[in-house]
Amino acid sequence: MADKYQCLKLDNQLCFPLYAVSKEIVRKYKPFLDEVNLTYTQYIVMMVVWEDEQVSVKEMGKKLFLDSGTLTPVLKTLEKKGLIERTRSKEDERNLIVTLTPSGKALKDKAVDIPAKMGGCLNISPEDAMELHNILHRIMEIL
Amino acid sequence: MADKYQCLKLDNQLCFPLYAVSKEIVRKYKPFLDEVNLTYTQYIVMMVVWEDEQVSVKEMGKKLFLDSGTLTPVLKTLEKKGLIERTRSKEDERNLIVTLTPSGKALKDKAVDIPAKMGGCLNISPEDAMELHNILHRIMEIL
DNA sequence: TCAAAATAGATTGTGTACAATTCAATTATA
DNA sequence: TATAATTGAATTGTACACAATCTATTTTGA
Repeated sequence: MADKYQCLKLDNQLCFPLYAVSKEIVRKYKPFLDEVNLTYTQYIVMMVVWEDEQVSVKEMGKKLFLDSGTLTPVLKTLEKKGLIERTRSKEDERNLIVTLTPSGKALKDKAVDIPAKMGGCLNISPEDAMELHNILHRIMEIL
Repeated sequence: MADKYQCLKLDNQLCFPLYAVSKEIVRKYKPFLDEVNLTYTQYIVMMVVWEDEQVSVKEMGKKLFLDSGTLTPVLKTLEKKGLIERTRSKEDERNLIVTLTPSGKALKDKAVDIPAKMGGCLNISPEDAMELHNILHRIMEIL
């Protein structure tokens, strides 16, 4: 008879490899992110601002799946670094609008190499990358 | 001509969906983990002890990809909860050995339902699950 | 129209993660 | 064999993550 605790083994979990791989990849990013003086969280926040130029904290939270408890301190740090500006919306004072400073815009050109460098590091086949991407999107739909 | 910043878009990243899905799944675990009064990190630590009964912090770190800076406080918490015991090895005082208490062993029977409950929540096809599992393992090899 | 509900961020408290350093125990080597 | 190098945990400091609460603003509905 099969071990009834089989399901509690790390190897048989789906969540654990996801958790582990995610952390390890973020760790792999570190040397490249160090060059632009950003943490991974700061990096993905900057990616949103690089794409949109004008984002509220609310919108950013939706895109990154992060709440204000996480974003507020990160945004304050990025503001201190001079990469973004935080201003209240004129139309609705409840909304805080994040915009890019010239310095923040300039950083985009330095950051543009990072994805390629990471790709070189990861070295997985394009088929696997595509397949993984699709599966993750499918899971995200469900969640 | 293609946008040279294309690669900096969140949607085109492989790491970000991994990071997001990983976090969201851990969040999905929460209600089930609350029932056994464990956080996700405490849960995977317990999974190692449930499997091995006798583990050093070093071995546990290798299995979970966590260092002593993370494990020490988690193990102390689990000890306070009465689920594990921490004792120095007689042969080599540098090694801290983690063992299961009766209470910790009893918890295993309550935890045995969690993976199935999570599976019901996730609702991805067995093919996707298998494929994801394989790809993640392949990536972990590379890292 | 004005008090109640809703909304957007900020704050607080707890629990990871991880780099870097420290410390004690063990092993290796000059 | 005494000292240097190594090893395994613990500690320290920084930075998330997130639940819960709080606050200020806007919107609603009696």
